[in-house]
Amino acid sequence: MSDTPAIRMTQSRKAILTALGGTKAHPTADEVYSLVRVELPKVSLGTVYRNLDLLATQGLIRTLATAGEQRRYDGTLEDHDHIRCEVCGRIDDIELGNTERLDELLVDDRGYEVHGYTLCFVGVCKECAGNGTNHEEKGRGSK
Amino acid sequence: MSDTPAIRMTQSRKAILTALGGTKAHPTADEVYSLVRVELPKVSLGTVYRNLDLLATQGLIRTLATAGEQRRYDGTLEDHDHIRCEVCGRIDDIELGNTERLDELLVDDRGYEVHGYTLCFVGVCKECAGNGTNHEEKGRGSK
DNA sequence: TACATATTGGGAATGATTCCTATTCTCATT
DNA sequence: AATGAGAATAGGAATCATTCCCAATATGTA
Repeated sequence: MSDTPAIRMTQSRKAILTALGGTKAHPTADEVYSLVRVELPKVSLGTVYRNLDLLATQGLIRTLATAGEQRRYDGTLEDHDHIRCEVCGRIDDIELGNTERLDELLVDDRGYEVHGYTLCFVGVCKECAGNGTNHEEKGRGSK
Repeated sequence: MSDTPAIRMTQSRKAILTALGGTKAHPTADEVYSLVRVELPKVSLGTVYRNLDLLATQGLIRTLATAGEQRRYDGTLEDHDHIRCEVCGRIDDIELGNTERLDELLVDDRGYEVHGYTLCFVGVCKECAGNGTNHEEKGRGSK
């Protein structure tokens, strides 16, 4: 139950992996759907959701837990953190100078079995900062 | 346009603040709705949503961006971080030993105007660890 | 090639959240 | 305390993202 059960590499799964691999953005399911439809015009949105879920479970892609409104996916498996624009919702990769383990900062783990952490900076991206008050994302607080 | 416009302190707003202040949990909107209905049986869910949003905008409560499936709210304003159970979705407060500013670790801010960050540990809470494989939350990856 | 079964398309169903509007409540001012 | 103007509310419909269902199809294996 713990080794990878070798999933079938169907056309839609290949196309989804290709789409995610070919972008530096962190697309939502419907953005992936659009990308995949260029190659596979008759793919269904349900299939995209189903496979994004499956591929994430298999560890081939990542689901971003800090997505805000809508779920976003990441084709990059290397450890890295993100920054999210409070205005338009886009997510970019960031680099941290110091790779110390944040896990070790935990004083009281509340009895949890700790698996990892999510670190996401929030701010306003260059485009939105230029546009003044063009609020597309609803005003949900950060931390 | 930048000072606080002094919102009306209506019954529902008072009740929502009281409910959030009286719990150490980080309730979802419908949990707040249940709590508020004890005092105000005829309050509507829409009102609860509207006011949770408003109170967050006013800075009187916090919205948790890392909530996972469903939005959660936090009545505590002091700076602190969270840990989320991957199985049941509950969120607890945690303490970090070292209060250094993570912001300073940012090497490349991708042109963002950085406002802050969200740090949320993920793991399995004591109850769920005891229950074995009782998965209530869908398997969304962490980082 | 043929089979057993995993996967798919398409559309309905669900769940959370937002929107709409006639009615009601707040509060600053009398 | 009464008034009035505008803010807020209840209730339910609408929206949006996501999941579910199932007959038809594609996949990997023998």
